[in-house]
Order: sequence, then structure tokens, then C-alpha cells
Amino acid sequence: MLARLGFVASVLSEGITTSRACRLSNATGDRLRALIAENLAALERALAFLERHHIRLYRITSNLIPFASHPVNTIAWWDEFGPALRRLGTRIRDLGLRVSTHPGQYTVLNSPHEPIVRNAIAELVYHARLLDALGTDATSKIVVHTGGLYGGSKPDALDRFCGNARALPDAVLRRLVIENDDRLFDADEVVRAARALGIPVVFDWLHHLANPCRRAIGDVLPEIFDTWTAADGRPKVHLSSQAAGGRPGAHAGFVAAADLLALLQVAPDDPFDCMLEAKEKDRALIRLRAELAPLGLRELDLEA
DNA sequence: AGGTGTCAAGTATTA
DNA sequence: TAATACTTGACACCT
Repeated sequence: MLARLGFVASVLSEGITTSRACRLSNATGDRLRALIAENLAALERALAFLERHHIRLYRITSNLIPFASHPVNTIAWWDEFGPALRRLGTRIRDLGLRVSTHPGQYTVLNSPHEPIVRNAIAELVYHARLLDALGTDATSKIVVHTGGLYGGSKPDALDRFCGNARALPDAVLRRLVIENDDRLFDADEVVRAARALGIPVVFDWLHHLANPCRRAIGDVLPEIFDTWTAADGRPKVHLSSQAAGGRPGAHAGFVAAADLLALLQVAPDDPFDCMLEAKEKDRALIRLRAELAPLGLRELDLEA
């Protein structure tokens, strides 16, 4: 059952971007401060948009604080911008909004290379610090992939992931969730690692189509939903449609209602949150809603 | 002002 | 060994 639809970062229909950035070569303290202030102000405008459209699921960009985990950024931004962050957090809570983050492809916790793991940890600590500074609860998640193979076996790669994950600060681990990817680790493999760690799994529909697990997904999804405890909040899935003509796994601009209907066919009856990963962002959400309405399908939380 | 090459970071594939 | 895709937008330099 569909509880909420959400989207990622920019609000295209209002030209709001929350990820102003600069090049490393001109990342001075002043420049970074100005960018942070701009991004936080943009996030506030994004929240107003979410309120107007009764959208209660949203992914905050990793670029909100530029170079947050890079040594060039020595700003104690969580202090300096603490009041602004707390204000945003209060707004988020008042809206009943569930926010999450999704560190990018360079955050690889299972790398056999120590400096890369160190950087991944720094990036995850940044994400946790951001969500903590907003004062969101443990239903605000940080979504990561499990990483690469490095010419070795999948069990070894997942063991390395679990070992490094277990050593993370609790502030990170309580928010950490893992997602099936479109090339290596399928839904079934990821759920086994997640159970070993006691953390939830975000199921990604398009990744599953590109990289399906051996077992029937209808049998795996109940196990995935079960990884979400009351403290973690509702199960969350990622939904996108295949880009026509793109390589398998490439995101389309919009999300086809048929993909959501197919997901609902195989998903358990429990309510879940659904993050749309589409190039057209908020426009994709609005359009999908419009396509669902005639089918008598709406988000459960819109009733409340 | 607009067009375009480039950008912190990793991994894996292809040439 | 080197280039490139992934995904992605946005900067920054050039015309």
C-alpha cells in the first residue's frame, strides 16, 4: 500500500536548487559560508513547496554543505548554522515530513583501500551530523550501496561491508540503510547483509529489473519490509522507470504509473514510502499523482 | 549572455 | 595504460 510519494533535491517547477557549489580551487571559508547560507535558504523554499503540495517525503541533497567531508571545509557549520538548521528541523517536524539522504557513488564503505574507507566514513559522519543538526529522528535514513567486488567474491565483499559498517559511530549506524544496486548486489544479497547488521533495506525497483535476484521478488519483499522496525519507520522503496534507449538501469525523466502498479502487485500490503528517482524530480511526482487519481489510487497519508 | 568543458572523490569495463 | 560510464548538476571560463 502506497503511503507517501517523495522526490529528490531540486524543485524544478520553481527553479529551486539546494546544491549551489564551487570548485575546490576557489573553496575559501567565505565562499563556502555564502554557499551554505544560500543552500539552507533554498531548502526553506523547498519545504514551502512540499507543504503546498502535501508532499511528505523528500531527499535532501548531499551537496547542501559543499565539501562537507573534505579537509578544505574547516567550518563548524553545524554550530555556525545551528540556529538555521534547527529552524529548518522544526519546520520539517511540523510538516510531518520524512527526510533522507543518499551519499553518492564515491562513498564506498567496502573498499579494501583504507583511505577510501576513511573518506567514506567521513562522508557518512557528515550526513548523520546534518540530520542530527536538523533534529530528525531515526526514521530519517542515510541510504548507501554496498560497494564493489575488487575481483573477489561477493561474500567477501559483503563481509568487508559489514565489518566496516559495524565499526561506524552509532550516530551513523542508527540511520544507515542499504540498497540493492543495478550491477552487483541484488535484493536478496543485500537483505542478508542487512539482517546480519540489523539495519533496513531500501528496495530499488529499477535496479531490481536490471539486476534481479534469483528468488521471486514477491518472496523477498516481505523479508525486506521486515527489516524496518518501528524505530526505523515505514519501509521505503525507490521507484524509477527505465529511460527509453538508455542502458538498462538508466533513469527516465518521469515515472510510469505502470511501474508503480507493478510494484504494488508484488509488494506486501503494508504501507510503504516511495521515493521517486526521476530526472524531472517534483514534476514527475505531480504527473504520477495525476495518473494515479483516475485509477482511484492515492497516497494513504493524503487522507490524514 | 550564452555555450561548453570541467569538476573531490571510486569502480569496472572497454579500448 | 588510458579513457569512459555511471549520474548529474552546476561552476567557470571562453567567446
